[in-house]
Amino acid sequence: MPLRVYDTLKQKKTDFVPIHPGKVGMYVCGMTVQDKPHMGHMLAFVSGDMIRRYLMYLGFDVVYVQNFTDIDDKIIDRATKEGVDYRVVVERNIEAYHRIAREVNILPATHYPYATHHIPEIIAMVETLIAKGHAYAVDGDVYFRVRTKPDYGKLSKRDIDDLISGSRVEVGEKKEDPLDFALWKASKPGEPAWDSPWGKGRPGWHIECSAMAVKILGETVDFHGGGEDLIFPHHENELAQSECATGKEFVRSWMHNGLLNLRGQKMSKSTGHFFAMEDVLKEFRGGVVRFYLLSTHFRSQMEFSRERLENARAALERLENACRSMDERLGRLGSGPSVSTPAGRKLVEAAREAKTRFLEAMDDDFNSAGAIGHLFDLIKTYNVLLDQDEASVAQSREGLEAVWSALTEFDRILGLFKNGLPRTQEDIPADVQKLVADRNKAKQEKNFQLADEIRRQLNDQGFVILDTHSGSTVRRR
RNA sequence: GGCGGCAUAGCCAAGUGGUAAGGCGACGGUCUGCAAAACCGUUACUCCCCGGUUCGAAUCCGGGUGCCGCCUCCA
Repeated sequence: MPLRVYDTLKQKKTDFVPIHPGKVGMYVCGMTVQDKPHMGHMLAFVSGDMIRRYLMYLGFDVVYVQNFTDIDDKIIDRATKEGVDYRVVVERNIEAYHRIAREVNILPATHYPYATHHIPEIIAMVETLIAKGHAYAVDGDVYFRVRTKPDYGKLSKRDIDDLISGSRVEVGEKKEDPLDFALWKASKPGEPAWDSPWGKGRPGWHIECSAMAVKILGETVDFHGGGEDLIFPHHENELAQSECATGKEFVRSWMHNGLLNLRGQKMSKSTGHFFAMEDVLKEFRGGVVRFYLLSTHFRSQMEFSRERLENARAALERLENACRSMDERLGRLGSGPSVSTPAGRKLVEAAREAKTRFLEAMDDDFNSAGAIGHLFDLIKTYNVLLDQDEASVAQSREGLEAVWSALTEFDRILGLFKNGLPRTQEDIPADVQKLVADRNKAKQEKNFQLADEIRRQLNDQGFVILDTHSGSTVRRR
């Protein structure tokens, strides 16, 4: 089955055909780094990462670009307020982004272009647009002449004449038409500025993405993604500029994720209505956050709440427990010959089936939520077989390995675990192991008071006791 | 007002024509010195409402109702 991808512009799913066979160019709009990353950003970046991982899984050579817009009015405002250079604000937030991205296991992008590092490319594109009559300079500003792009509005499905009533002209702007938007803005004294043919200034908001995408990925890119709130005006303008500058189709498939709501309202930096990622991560591991974000289709709008993260944590633990259970049994089997057992054969079949369904779901517009459902089908089959005939499962290395390897593949795509599937062999400190041994002894001697005391002690150190037939083991909480 | 989207069990959530995945929770059970954990089982005769198309619809069409997003800060 071919990979089907929904495109915001065409408003339908189509079979994915790469521009260059075997290769995919993907551009995801990153942050304007005026503030710290929040959960809403993570929805966009984790979705993009999952998509990228799947494309890689399918064997594509993926060039993944995620920009940092490191100059704009809000950044300047923030720096002024703090009395620091704008770069201080920028670097702090970029560093925070990378720290959090590692925590939620987002693969590093192939390129992280910064707007301020591409001023020559931006100026060149603006000059091209002026030369072609799509843009004009006025008193150090340069504006894009929207009326010269007949299909302007095609991405956001807006009618150019309806937009006029809603458009604004800021004081001091000298646009020919209220719809026109800035490609280059003259700077005021004291503001960060770059030399240009139009005098000192800085790039307008949308142009950096056009210039950097074209430079790194070429005039037409396979995928361009970001939050739904970027469709208008950001992506609409990006599209207009790029296509006018190059004369080529800019993007094959636009992919927009639904927005993350908090108490029914969109999370947003400007309103302060958001959960900062660093706070969320104090309470929930990156894997939990990731599981939560991937358990709904990325185009759907999602609601954020502690309860939902707790739900995700419980679900993820179910998966982790099954992994540990398999790992333990595989460990006991050692490297002896595999015995073919009824349960083992069922596991092999179940793993094959789960893999087929998992990939089908992923092929259908990267439906990670559906795929996760099929993953849990496999977990359930494993647990049921274990419950029905433990010996038959435990003797079948073939069956255990089939399931293990299917889960490993799934996680290459989902990226839930930074260090591979959870295993039983954890590094338990010697003093903790000693306490476990002491407690086992106490239990044997029916000294339950001491046993309970040790359990409390271990709990305080962050370990939970797992009592089984074959003695007690311990695990990090 | 214009445009886009959504409505599936207590909660979350897949499913776009063939008779309701999965997760959480709850309840019952297994195990256990107790507990925790873990595991098993049960948990939507039905998919917001009303019509229509069809042998057959959660899925398609028409009309309602409700909710959300965008309409130049935003992932």
